[in-house]
Amino acid sequence: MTSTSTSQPHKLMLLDTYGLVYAAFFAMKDRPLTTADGTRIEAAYVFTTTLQKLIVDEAPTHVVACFDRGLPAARVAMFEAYKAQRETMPDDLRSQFALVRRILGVYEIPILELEGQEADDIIATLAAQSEREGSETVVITGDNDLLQIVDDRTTVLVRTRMGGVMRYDTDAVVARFDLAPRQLPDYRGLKGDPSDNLPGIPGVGEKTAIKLIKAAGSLDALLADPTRAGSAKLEALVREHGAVARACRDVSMIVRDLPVAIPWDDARYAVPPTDKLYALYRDLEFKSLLAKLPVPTNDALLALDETEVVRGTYRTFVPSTDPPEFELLASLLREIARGEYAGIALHGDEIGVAGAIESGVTFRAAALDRPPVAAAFASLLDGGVPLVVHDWKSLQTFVRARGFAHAPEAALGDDTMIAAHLLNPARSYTNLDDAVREYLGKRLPLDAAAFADAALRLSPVLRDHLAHREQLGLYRDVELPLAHVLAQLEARGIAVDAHALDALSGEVDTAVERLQREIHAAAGEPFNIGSPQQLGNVLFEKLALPNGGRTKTGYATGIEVLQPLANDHPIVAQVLEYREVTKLKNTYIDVIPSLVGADGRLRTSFNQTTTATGRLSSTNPNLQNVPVRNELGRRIRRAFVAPTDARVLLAADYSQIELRIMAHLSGDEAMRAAFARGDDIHDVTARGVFAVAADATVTSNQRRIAKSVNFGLLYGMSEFGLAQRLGIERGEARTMTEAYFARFPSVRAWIESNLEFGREHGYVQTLLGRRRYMPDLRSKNYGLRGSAEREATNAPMQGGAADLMKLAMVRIERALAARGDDAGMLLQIHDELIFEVAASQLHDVATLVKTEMEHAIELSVPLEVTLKSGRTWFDVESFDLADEPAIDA
DNA sequence: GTTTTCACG
DNA sequence: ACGTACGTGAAAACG
Repeated sequence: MTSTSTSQPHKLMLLDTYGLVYAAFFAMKDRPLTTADGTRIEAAYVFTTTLQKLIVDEAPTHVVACFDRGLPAARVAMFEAYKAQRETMPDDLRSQFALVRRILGVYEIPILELEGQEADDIIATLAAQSEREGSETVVITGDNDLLQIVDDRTTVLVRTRMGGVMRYDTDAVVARFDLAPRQLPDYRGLKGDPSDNLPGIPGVGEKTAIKLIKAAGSLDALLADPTRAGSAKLEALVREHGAVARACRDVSMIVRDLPVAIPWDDARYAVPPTDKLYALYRDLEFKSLLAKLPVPTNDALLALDETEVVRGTYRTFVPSTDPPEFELLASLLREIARGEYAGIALHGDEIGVAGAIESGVTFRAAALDRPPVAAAFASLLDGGVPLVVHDWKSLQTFVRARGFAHAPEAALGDDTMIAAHLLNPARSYTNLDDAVREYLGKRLPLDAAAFADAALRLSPVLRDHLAHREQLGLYRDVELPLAHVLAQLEARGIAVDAHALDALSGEVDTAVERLQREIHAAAGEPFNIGSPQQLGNVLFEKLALPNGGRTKTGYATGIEVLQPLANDHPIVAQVLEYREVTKLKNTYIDVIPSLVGADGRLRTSFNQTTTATGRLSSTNPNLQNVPVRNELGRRIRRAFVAPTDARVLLAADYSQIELRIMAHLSGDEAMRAAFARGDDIHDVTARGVFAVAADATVTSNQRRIAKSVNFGLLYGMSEFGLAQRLGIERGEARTMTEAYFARFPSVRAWIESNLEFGREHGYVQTLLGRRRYMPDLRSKNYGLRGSAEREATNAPMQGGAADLMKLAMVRIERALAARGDDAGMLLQIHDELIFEVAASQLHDVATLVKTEMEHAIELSVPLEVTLKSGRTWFDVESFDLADEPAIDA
């Protein structure tokens, strides 16, 4: 088999394995590492971390590890002394090559070696092939010998002393040596290389070698005419030692035509399975790498046998027109519906149902068109038997699409996707396969009945883990019922006035065209305003405006760069307006109408297993980021409506929920007192930070800064970050932070104790025991650790707010259902809920909503919810329950 | 597919 | 001497 298709260019990474391991070994000479039984591992460890980093940084599609194997006879024939001085490899290093081979095995990186050949020549041969096939190559090596193969498609990375790498493309080689890559063998021939026992010309070092090659053009030209050396002394040296230099050059020439080909198929890189990495790191005692893996959750993981699969006796019903077949399927489903529990899974157009471990049936969804099967399936869903599924919402969406009623909440036994995510919020577990692999240590066959069976097996295992972590309550009372609530929200959708958006689109078109004309005129040429690259060139080169730094690919043109320039040139304000208008048009105005269903309602997906903190997210479309902060944005909200005159939208917002949680968690007396009095918290903060007298007024600027300080606290910000954001001196930020903590001393103590908890336990947690694992709190890397500290500070507050809101949602949905109110929850936007309510019931429903939200969890500070209502999402206006008497319908 | 930008809390 | 505010999702450009 030769290459797979070359239509998509590959990026091939070639490892000079010996070079890398050698370099790792000698870099760690002072700090050998051993496992408990004394095995030396430091070179293998450094090799692994280097490999990981390079794979992440370079993102190769294919990786091949090349090894040296003996000395090439051809090279020794050219120059007898070649590498003759090399000492034999120390045993402590030799033993680590076995480990390196095992590591490469886990990464499934193929090894290439040829008897009597060096890795350099194999690498050069493969790079040449890759280039002929139109692919890009990056070579990782420990020394400069390979730089001669650098060209347009081949880059060489040389490992530096302190673990970094030096990247050599053609320009970098020229910058470093003032020579083209192809001239480097000549250079090495003249200069020599003690590490390979190559003498070169005595007295000729780096500078002279370069000078000689530049003067003569090449070593051959120099030898043909030694007078080109420029001085009598050099000329004599060249005459005397020229032959040696030529021999040194010849052995330095890397061969590019060995009988070897790129094993494209074997070399395709895929992230190794976590379980294999886990076993590897455990055996080699790579503790810091172990800590970075997803949290090991099951002993089964430690003993994972790759061949083990979820097995069972599964029946499959093939499509049939035979009525007795359907009767048989129906009777099986009815039998399972009478059991203690049942697993249900969807797989393509198949449904799997399992009633007991290691048994189940798979049938085509089309069979649901048969009345006996439909009736039996409906009885399975009616709540008589608890169902175990992986993703309850997707089952509900499916049954709704097939014309069945949603299963009742009583039918929801377990959702393994949600349980798995709660145990490890770093992962989404969208596929059942991920959870089965991680928590059962088995592989999952592609069969719907096996899926249902696997979910059944998974559920007690996950519950067991949850119980050990004291998270069963959070799962059973919040997350699981919330899945049911979200299914209802998604089914309801929100009414949208698509015509209003269509009209707005036409209006915006006119504005976009005008702005485009103006911007092109100001630039003096037409260009794509939407291309940050082209825009950067126009603003910062053609118009020579002061630039705001560079990104990887060009000038930064973000709003934080452009806004300060708005007064320097009229084009800047026009670009900002163009950006604002096209963003809203492309993201909302033109997209939303196409997503509205036949019933005039728009349905989003609320994702419960996406975020690291416990928040929900919304996709297809994202209704949690519908604009509000500018005029055009608010006009978009006008298209989200109550569908009839008899109905209104109700919005209920938590006020300062995260700061209240901080007040509660820290127990800070001053902060709690401020909330207890019902004070404006930013005003109180401003008084603390700026020492404003009790009878004096806080200025709007002081309040703005105080607001930033409060946000900064929620985000774990540093003084530097605050200064940066506010555009003030660091010292000034320090003074303000100190004043803040002097006023609210327990806040600082809480931040520190929360971090201490995180460092000790490896996770931080919320009010309801939701965890976020944070191994990097103990990282020695400043940046990683700092980042982890900010996340760890924020997580209890952001996640705690999510806890509160989720609990409130579950209670509100139940209460509304129990009372039979004509009201439905439509959207959740983190600290805000949107309902559609019969106008006649607004007061009652608003009362219920406010009460449930404010008392979801009793904190040591009061919670405050503000209410708004109106005919559209734009028009919602605050109201007070006291002013809004109940209207009898 | 990744990068940049920007919408929201 | 380091590099700095938390959490998301979507669109467009670009390689």
